[in-house]
Amino acid sequence: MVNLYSASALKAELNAKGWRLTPQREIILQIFQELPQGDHLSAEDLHQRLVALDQDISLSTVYRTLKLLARMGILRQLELAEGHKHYELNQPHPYHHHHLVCVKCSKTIEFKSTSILNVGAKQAQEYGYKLLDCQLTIHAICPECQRSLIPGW
Amino acid sequence: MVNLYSASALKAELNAKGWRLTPQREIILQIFQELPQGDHLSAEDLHQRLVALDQDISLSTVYRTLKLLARMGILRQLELAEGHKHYELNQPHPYHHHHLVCVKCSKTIEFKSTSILNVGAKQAQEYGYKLLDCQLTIHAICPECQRSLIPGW
DNA sequence: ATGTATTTGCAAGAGATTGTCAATACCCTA
DNA sequence: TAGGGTATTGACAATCTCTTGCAAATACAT
Repeated sequence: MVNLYSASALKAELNAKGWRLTPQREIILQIFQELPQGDHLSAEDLHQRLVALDQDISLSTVYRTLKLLARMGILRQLELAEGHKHYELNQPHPYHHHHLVCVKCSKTIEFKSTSILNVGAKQAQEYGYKLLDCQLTIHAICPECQRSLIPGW
Repeated sequence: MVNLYSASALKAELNAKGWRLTPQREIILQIFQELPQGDHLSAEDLHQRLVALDQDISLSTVYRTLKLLARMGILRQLELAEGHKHYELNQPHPYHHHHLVCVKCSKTIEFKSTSILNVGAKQAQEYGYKLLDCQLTIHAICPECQRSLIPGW
């Protein structure tokens, strides 16, 4: 796993905006950096990992940190399943990827596309927006769920 | 506004799955069809419009109907602002579009791209998924918000 | 017209996320 | 490198969106 942000790089980015580097923020970023390619965590997932590591970080701080890092463009916020968000490192090409999600069972497949990245960058630039993340999300029904006929569906 | 789904077409689609056409569902679909291009509603927005029209439809039914229509591929579920989803008609090419969203103020710009639609269709097909919707969401910071220095940001 | 399964409305509930506030701890400056 | 101003944390309450259980109402196939 590539270490995109060292603690000092994170500190520099935070301080530039009048914010501070705390042990909590450092640990949370580190956890995401050690995550296997394509893995993503919900706030609850992350909190449980922290507990397992004997890191006593409150759930509030977890939520606050996730939001902060996402707004900084360091994490990306994913809407893969119903009910809660997932987060993963926002990596540049060629690690940048998109998601194909089954709306029934939430099974997710990742795929890459440089053309999409280009479209996103171009659009943002055209309107003077500062790009943070661009993600194509495909909502679909997976082969298994197409076969199953669950009532209520 | 093009009337993509007549009441009878909606009824046919519902009945094919053992579901029923109710006045509530018909009115809700109609509201989306009469919405100006690019407009989208949250559950709460929709409910207030119904109240304004003297249509006494409960908020529960609004939520249930939105979910149903989205799962049928008639509506698309958008994640544009924090905290709640928005819905709009899921229209085909050339009305199909994507969103550039400011993560600070939620200001949203729409744009079209046929190449993205192609990427989405291709990916879904490759894995045998039945495509419902594909949307590129670009998270960025708009020019105004780049200038303003709101504390906490 | 009738039977039955679906749907609705209401109220209660679930679960994710945020707000409050005192205590703590970064980080800048002297 | 000590001190002070201010961002941040943790605990917990509150909020907010969305879901669900249940009884009554109602599509729709026959």
